[in-house]
Amino acid sequence: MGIRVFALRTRSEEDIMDDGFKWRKYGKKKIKSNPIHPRNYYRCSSRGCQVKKRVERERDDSSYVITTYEGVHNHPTPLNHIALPINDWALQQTSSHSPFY
DNA sequence: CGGTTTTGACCTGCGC
DNA sequence: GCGCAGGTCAAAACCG
Repeated sequence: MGIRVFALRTRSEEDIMDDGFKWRKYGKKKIKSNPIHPRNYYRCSSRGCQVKKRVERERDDSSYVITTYEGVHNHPTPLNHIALPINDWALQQTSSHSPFY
């Protein structure tokens, strides 16, 4: 069961947004479904916390960024402020099976 | 100096 | 069994 999977759609020019956690990039891949914009792979910097994050741009509207969180942090937030500026973000799903993937 | 980014190579699951 | 597509590793460069 489950690994929690959050998919966030954001309108932003920056691929990287500070969500309060420290991330370390571990891969970049060109995707067939979107050859123009590569997909980036991040992992939580804290040891013992294996939360992963995947960032790619939407194919039809590259002004949107899709950030997919995979897993749950088991340690406190490194930064003591902010969290998720869910302002105009669109929360997608939180299950082991994503409906559109 | 330590942690992070970068990048191509390597690994794996799946379909045919 | 092979090839594609996607996911991860790892070494060297990079940065504060």
